[in-house]
Amino acid sequence: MVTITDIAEALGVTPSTVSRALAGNPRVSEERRREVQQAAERMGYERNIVASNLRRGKSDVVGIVIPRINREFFSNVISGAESILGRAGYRTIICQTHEEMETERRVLRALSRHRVAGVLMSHAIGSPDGSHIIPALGDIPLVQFDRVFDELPGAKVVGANFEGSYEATVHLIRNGYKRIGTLAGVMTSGVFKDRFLGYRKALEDNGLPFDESIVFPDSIVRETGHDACLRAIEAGCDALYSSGDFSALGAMDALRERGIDSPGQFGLVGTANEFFASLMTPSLTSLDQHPNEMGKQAALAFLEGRSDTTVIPMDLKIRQSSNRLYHG
Amino acid sequence: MVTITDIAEALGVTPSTVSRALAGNPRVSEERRREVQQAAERMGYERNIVASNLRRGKSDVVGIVIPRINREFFSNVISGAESILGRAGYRTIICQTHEEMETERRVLRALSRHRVAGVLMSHAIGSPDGSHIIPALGDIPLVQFDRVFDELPGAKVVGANFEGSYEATVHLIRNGYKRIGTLAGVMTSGVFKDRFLGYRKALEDNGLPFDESIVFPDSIVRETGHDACLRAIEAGCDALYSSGDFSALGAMDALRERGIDSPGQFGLVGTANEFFASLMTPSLTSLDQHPNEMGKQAALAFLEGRSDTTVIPMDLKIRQSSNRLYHG
DNA sequence: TACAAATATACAAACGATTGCACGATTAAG
DNA sequence: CTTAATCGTGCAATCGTTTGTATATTTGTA
Repeated sequence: MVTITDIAEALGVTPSTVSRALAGNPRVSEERRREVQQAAERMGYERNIVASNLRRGKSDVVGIVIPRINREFFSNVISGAESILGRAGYRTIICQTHEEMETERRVLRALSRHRVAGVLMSHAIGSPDGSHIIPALGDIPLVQFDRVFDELPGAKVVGANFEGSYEATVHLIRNGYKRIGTLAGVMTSGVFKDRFLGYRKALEDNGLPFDESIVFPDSIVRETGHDACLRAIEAGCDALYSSGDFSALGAMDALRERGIDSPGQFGLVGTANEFFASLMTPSLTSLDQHPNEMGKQAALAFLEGRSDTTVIPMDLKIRQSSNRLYHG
Repeated sequence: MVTITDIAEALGVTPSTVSRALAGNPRVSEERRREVQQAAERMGYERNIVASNLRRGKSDVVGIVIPRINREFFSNVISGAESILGRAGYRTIICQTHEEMETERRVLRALSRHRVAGVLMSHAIGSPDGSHIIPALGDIPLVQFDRVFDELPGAKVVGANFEGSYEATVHLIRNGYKRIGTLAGVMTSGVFKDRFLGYRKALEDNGLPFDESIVFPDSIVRETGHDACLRAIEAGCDALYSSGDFSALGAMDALRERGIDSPGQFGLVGTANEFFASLMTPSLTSLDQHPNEMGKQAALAFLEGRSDTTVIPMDLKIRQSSNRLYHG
């Protein structure tokens, strides 16, 4: 590959002049700048960013660490973040943790070795706390989004989980459901905890008893959602607020198996508003988290060097699975 | 950040010794190696991969260039590729082109400046040919997958598009559909051309007339699929083979609008087997492209420095939307 | 005891770009 | 005509690692 030294030799000048010419430094004459730029073009020169970054002690890549990429939510966060970062001249390197803490630690160390300019991350379910993160990252700026550890320093971008699940639960209550359970996540994670707390508060505020036996923790994939829903049915539930869409999908599988009509006999609200939610029959009411906006905010928090917490409101997309009032 | 020089000073040795010790070079004594490793651990040292790569003239990152990330197909290709590349010590930097040639050229040049070890790519619809690719990439190894330009050198990994669409069309014929149209893509792309050719061949081989007026090119998103389907209905079609799932989804929207029953009155087969295909009502028959496998093969082709073409068979997932025989 | 071989480490030059400082040439000011 | 300011360029160090070669120490052998 062509280097500035090659160009310098071809023109009989020194690499420093070439470097300055290409950087548009006013200390090199207009005439020479043109000469250098033409030669660079002609010889097919592309600046070696790796060398440039090393010398300048900078980096133009930011790491994005997520559980997995083939989730509507995460891939849209990435898109949002990328659109902002790309405009600011940054590249993104994307790492999946597959929900495992060990993998998370590994990719964080890899990013640290790459001396990335920053890391945007949503932690794995398998990480009970954030104690492994700072040791792995060193002093690289960290922005957490969606799933955040409150105890860690740095910027955070979160959905209004409490308010969202509160609204979702109130919506179920308004639709006349009386015994509403919840498919919860792991309580070590703030996101899932808040979604649970919003659900509970909504029950309390509306005079419905809170019953621990119809809280099903650790139910956020299709299978566990299915199994938990069966148990919810046994326990006499007539509705579920689910902390995820995949578990809501599993719940719908269970309802279909048992021949239970939704929304008629059973109400269901999911979270994330995955693309498939609108396509199911009945279509699934779900809380939209504005992933694109979340990605943008995370990117901005990094670019601006902030370390505050941004809250993104959630949007209840009312569809058939919960809408008994208009469905009959 | 801690450097080998810091460690060297702390121990009163030279950076070269530290470097060798950490690399497990036999020229440094066992005793010293342990000493260095402990110091590195204690001081929180992480090797600067950027500097290391520069010096060694290598890179441990490969670029993946795709139209967009929030497609089941592409995110699964990424997962597959990443699993192979990660095991081989590579990181991946992912770039979206949003189907635009200009963006494609831009990201390729960025990857070239980063001196990535290789690029796995599926080109944008907006790229009429591959003439911009080599100039942007220089001599960086290129592996094309799914959407490939035959005229470019280097390895290619493609789905068995011709055979797949042939099988899909035959399946529709077997189910008694008589006037089968197709939602096609842009014909400048081999993928879409092959899908079209397989469709046509299946008609010819089974004594059905080929009718150009029910070929709807450039219909691969939901809206265009919807519009094309309306025109197909006008033209008296009773089935469509769609080159994509999103356009098939749009077609299903159109059928629902018009109150046309599928599969009873209208057969529909999509391509890509997106997650939502199995969740719709009626569920959508679709050609699975084994994206994960395609990603793995692309990664392997890169790792092994191949430049041949690998064909991944496609799998017809028969569901309700086309299955009149068993549906009634 | 002397010399060769082996061992462990240091020295210094790279990789490709950037940048503070110095230098010669030109121009301006006194 | 001298002195200073300005301009364009070159020199050389640097970013953090790696690695070929040199050097000092130890060990073994005759």
